[in-house]
Amino acid sequence: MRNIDIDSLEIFKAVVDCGGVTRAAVRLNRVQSNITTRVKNLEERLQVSLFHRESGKLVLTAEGQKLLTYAERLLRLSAEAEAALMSRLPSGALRIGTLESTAAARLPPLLSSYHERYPEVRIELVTGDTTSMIERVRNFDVQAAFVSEPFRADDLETCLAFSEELALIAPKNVVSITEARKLAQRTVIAFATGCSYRRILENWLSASRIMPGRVLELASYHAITACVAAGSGIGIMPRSVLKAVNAGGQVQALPLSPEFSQTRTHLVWRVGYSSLALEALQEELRRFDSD
Amino acid sequence: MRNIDIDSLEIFKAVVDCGGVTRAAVRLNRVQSNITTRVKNLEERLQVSLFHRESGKLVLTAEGQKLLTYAERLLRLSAEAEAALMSRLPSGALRIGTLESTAAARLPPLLSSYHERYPEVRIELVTGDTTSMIERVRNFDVQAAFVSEPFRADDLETCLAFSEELALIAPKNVVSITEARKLAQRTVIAFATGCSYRRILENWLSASRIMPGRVLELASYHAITACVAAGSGIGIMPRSVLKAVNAGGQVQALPLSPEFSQTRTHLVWRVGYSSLALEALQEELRRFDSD
DNA sequence: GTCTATGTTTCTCAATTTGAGAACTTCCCA
DNA sequence: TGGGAAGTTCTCAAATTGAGAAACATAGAC
Repeated sequence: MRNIDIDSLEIFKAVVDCGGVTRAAVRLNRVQSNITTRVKNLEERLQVSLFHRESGKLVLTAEGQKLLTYAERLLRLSAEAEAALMSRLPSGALRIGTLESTAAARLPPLLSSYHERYPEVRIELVTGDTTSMIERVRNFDVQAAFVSEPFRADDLETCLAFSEELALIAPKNVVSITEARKLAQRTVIAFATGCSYRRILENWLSASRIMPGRVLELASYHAITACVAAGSGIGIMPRSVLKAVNAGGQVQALPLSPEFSQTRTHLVWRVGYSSLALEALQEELRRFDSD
Repeated sequence: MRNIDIDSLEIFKAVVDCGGVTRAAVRLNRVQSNITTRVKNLEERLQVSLFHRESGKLVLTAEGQKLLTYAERLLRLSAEAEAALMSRLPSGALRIGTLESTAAARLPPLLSSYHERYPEVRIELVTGDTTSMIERVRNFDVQAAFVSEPFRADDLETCLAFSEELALIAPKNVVSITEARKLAQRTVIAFATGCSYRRILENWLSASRIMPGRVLELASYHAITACVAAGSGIGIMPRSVLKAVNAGGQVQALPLSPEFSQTRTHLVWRVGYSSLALEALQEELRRFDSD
């Protein structure tokens, strides 16, 4: 026993509270001798006397008083720790990865409702693309992540979170897909390489036999809309994001054929890795789904 | 072990910090097997898994993360408790009894200097008369008390704190002791019966063969001066208090013969009952004495 | 005074917990 | 395919803990 042990403190406190070894023993379901001994050991351990022993009475010393306040704090804290860990209610930190798009368009209402239900959970968001998120899940850097099809994650568990409809984003003055194709030959504006949407955009381009002149990599949907609005090129994004970033007035959305436009966002996590907070998040997703 | 024990938490934290059982063992001067076992026991105890065990690596689970923050707080707190108790520096609460007069005239500079030197000590003052203070010391209600001669306290340790010169307090218009004696036949204004100064005053009255008409018992020196100033009777108080309550303009002090006027204030405490904070107070008294 | 009720402390012994060391297992990497 | 690094399991000895009996102390009651 290198550190003070909490049991000793509990015994000590019981003696103080009950004003005696015997009653403390009753309260703690221990034997008197045990109480006496533990208190003496504690005194020896700390090299102070905690009680004045006079005429069969135990009265706290100044040192004892000092220890008592610590003992109470430690007991409270340890009880709290134990309760937090053993309780079947979510608490602690929930660190999840997410795509920019999901964070922008989908998470606000979800997380707000989640927070209301489980205020004990502190949520941390990490944004990034699908590929890097899957890596982070594997590395235990995040407990789960929202990622978008297509992705490979045979070793992870997944559940469907949201269905998205992707649209081409083009400057206002572009009126047809044909015209958009032409623009794409000049510049494509997209997230970094790991982004699923960008991969879809590239698939569409290649199906249309277009080789983009250059790719402008940006890090936020606001930046992308701004560049597209400025006529720099075309981009791709879910309609839900387009709505969320309020970009309808600046750019226009051109429909893609369903084979390209339909994509789904999943929540993924390590097999067997589940925490109460995470389970609650899945539950919350189902709740939103059924609405 | 009914409560979580801090050693287990220390081991747990070391494993997290060092990222492995082996290094944790080195850090704590324990054997690896011990670390492994304690962590497993802890997990069993709390009925959660704290680490993901995969390919010889230990990675914190969400529950583990939750425990970690508690573990850190508990370790800090217990270390602080131990340090506070074992340190040779005064800290905690120092509860001392004092006479009104001492509190008014002597303690302010003493305690202010004490506080500056030992900011960790929280001082609590209880005021009352000599008799009740001695009782409180005996009952461990206060750790020590300032009391005034004469008092009986064979079972207590004492040290001289202050020397006081008592003076009769009379209304401004009373010019001689004789006149004061006359006034005393009407009314004597004093603290409650336990007060040493009152006893001295009574001794003086009885030596002067005066039987006071009535005794007006008040609880503060300000009240006493006010009554005396109003001509209600005479009182007694140390000159130091007279100065401290700034009563010079309202009443006048008449000298008593030395056998009555000289009295001393002592600090008393239970034999063998000494705390660092109390020792420091005695030290502080000596320091003031030699100034 | 002596007795009794109520406490605390001491002592001994058995049960439990802890720690060391060696053997065993895994996985990674050259 | 054979080390090396890391974690786990096993066994045994040592330390700690808890129960119970007995000794010891004190304050009232008679």
